[in-house]
Amino acid sequence: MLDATSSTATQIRHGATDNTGGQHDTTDKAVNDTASPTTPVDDRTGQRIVPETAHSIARRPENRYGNRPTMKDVAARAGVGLKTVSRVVNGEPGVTPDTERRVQEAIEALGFRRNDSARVLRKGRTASIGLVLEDLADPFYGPLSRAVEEVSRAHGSLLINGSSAEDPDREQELALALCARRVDGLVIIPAGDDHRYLEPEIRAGVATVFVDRPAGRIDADVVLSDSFGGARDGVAHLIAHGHRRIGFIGDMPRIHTAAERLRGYRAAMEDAGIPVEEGWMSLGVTDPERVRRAAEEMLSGPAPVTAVFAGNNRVTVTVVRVLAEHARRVALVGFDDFELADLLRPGITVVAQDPARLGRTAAERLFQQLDGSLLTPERIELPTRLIARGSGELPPAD
Amino acid sequence: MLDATSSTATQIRHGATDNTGGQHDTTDKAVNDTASPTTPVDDRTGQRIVPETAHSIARRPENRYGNRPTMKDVAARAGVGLKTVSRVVNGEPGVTPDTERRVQEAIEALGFRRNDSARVLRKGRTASIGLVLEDLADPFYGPLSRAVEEVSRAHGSLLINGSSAEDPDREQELALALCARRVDGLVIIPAGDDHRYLEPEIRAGVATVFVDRPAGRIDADVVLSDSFGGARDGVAHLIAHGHRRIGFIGDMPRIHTAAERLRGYRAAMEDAGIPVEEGWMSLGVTDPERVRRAAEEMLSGPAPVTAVFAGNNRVTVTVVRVLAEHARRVALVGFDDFELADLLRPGITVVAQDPARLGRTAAERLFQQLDGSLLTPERIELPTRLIARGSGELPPAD
DNA sequence: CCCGGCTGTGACAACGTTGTCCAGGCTCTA
DNA sequence: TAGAGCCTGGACAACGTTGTCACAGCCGGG
Repeated sequence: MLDATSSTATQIRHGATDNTGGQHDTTDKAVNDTASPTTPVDDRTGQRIVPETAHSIARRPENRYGNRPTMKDVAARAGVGLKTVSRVVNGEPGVTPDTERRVQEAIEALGFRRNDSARVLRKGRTASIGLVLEDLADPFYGPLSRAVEEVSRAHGSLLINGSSAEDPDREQELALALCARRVDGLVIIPAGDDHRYLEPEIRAGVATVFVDRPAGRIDADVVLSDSFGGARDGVAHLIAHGHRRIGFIGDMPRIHTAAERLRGYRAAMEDAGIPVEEGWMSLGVTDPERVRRAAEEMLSGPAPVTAVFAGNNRVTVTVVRVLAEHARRVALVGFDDFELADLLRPGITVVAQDPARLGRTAAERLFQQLDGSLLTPERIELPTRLIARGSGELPPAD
Repeated sequence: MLDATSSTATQIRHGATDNTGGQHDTTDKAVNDTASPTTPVDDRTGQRIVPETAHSIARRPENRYGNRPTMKDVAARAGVGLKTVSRVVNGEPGVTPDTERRVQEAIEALGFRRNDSARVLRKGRTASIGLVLEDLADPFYGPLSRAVEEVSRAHGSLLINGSSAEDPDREQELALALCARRVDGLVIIPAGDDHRYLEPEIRAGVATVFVDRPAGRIDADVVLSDSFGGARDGVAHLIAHGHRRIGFIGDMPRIHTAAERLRGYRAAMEDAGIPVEEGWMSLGVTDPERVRRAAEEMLSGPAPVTAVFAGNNRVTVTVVRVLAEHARRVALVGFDDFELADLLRPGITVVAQDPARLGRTAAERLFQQLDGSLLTPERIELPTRLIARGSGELPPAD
């Protein structure tokens, strides 16, 4: 089976130009080549005698990448003008049905496809937007990017995306590469905290929306979840169930969302009049191993915490693992929902964001910018939702 | 609870400063316009830049369609030739340090960024590849697309991607749109089963690799998981633990992977000499509700199944939910691993694919095609791995 | 009969970049 | 000091498309 498919490969790849289309192509090219009388052609006339330049070799059909028919080729084959082909391809009015048919046939026969690079160059707009996120594989960003893609698609745009891996330099590199591609707009989940590098781009008309975390040192549209309020509610939920010694495990406070969630934790504790002890908080841990150590630490000692608030889904999952091995029952509320949270025993109580809505809102805002219907940058905060599933309702076990 | 936050998004207007709007916008432009065509340099430098946000500048009508400095502008400002700027921008040799410095300063001052559309048009290669997948939000495709992105990045390419939503027409539309953008290559997770529409593109030099499912009716590189073998092993695992009445719930058999897994199921049963009853198989169900009904059906009746083999991760998750509500303990093996499968009680035994490796392999093969180092299309099958976690080792409960 | 407008078509110039090739100015050697 | 050769810089033509404009033919109304 494998051999059979392999053997036909070369025929399909390279063989097809020999008999049918090949003659036509070369004839057309020859006509085209000699048909520019305006230039004072010394090298042109000598072309047959002079040894090949790199250029002429590069122009040989078999060596040229993208040796594709152009509108000129289609026009020649259909016996019409270049612009008429353009009109047909773009569905512009003012072409006789008969002419249109001839052009369509030529397009079909040559396998022509419009070169959008050239089109972009001419028209200015690329009908594509860029998405810079942290990690394509993070389940939180899946729905978010899909939402962006859907809105994008609805506006006839393609989506180019890349991951910054939480590295500010890489974020910048990516964003600027996208700008060089002349994307119409950018949706960015920031890794860094200084985005002044985007100022020339924004000034040049690149629509820009930041999601999940705010932009740094520039004025721009931002779409966020209410991290502060969500965390405060989640911690208050634990307090309402009788907990007083509550731990907090979160990401580096230089990340805005992490800082906000920490602030929410502190606010809830303060509202309840509970002084926070230093050992209850673990900041800046991300990798599972360190989260594990941090959790075990605050669960041991003379006055261990009876509940944990986890700052994001990765932390939550690790804490769930630690608690599963733990004798005493410890309450848990996590920020971010995750699949199967309801299937665990107990189900995991979470403060849920709506990543799809984040993405949708950001993308819609982007296209509003492009419409010109948006005048002032705004900061939009989407609400979070507390989903009680059991783990957050466990009473304190002293 | 949470009514206040959950009803609407909180919108906070961010400090967008001046309202000195549009009047002198147009005046500035008028000056600029009349002076620029012949000698564009000095008035640019002399122009006073009033403190304004990047946004208010971008909103000016003449900037709306992205008017940006070009190499020509940079050249004029630096007092050098066009090509010299090009050399500096591309790091080509043959420019005096002093000249280079002048050019760099001009670039900085004007906020110039090379227009890659024009570059692409000229050079032929776009340094971007397209990824057509089924659903960006599906956790299975997260690691896959990240792997593709990483390889792509290592080769200096950007990744453009879109979701086909399992719709062949949309797949085709997307793939061809990407070709019109002149991506250098395509990684496709096929939704349809006829890809002859890609023949002109492949012939024109677009590298193409299919992942997860084979290409239809064309000869192309394919990277797959060993669905047949994996399913056979998984079902054999259940048989080895004493099961004979084993159910199978999978996707539509028109999807290649689904058909292969069904075939694996049948093979394992046949190897064990167990005749398969019609009611044990449920094909073509995807949405949770129908999976649920199918599962409940085969778990009821006079001779219910004692074990279920689930054809993909979405099915597995739904079956887990059904079994959780079920009195009798039913064994389960699922195709595809998923996060937290180990945390459930019992842990879910799965036949794991390696989506990241699928993506990486496909992307590497793509760039090999682009190097010219690949001549013949191949079909690569990656092995699966059975991970026993408990649910697949439950004995039959009759 | 002419005139003005309308319709279908095509020639041509941009869009911003890079490859090619040539022109000066320089250094180095005889 | 002149010729050869190198280094730097710039003019120009592509790349494939679309916007502008002009032109030819045709119509109906005066």
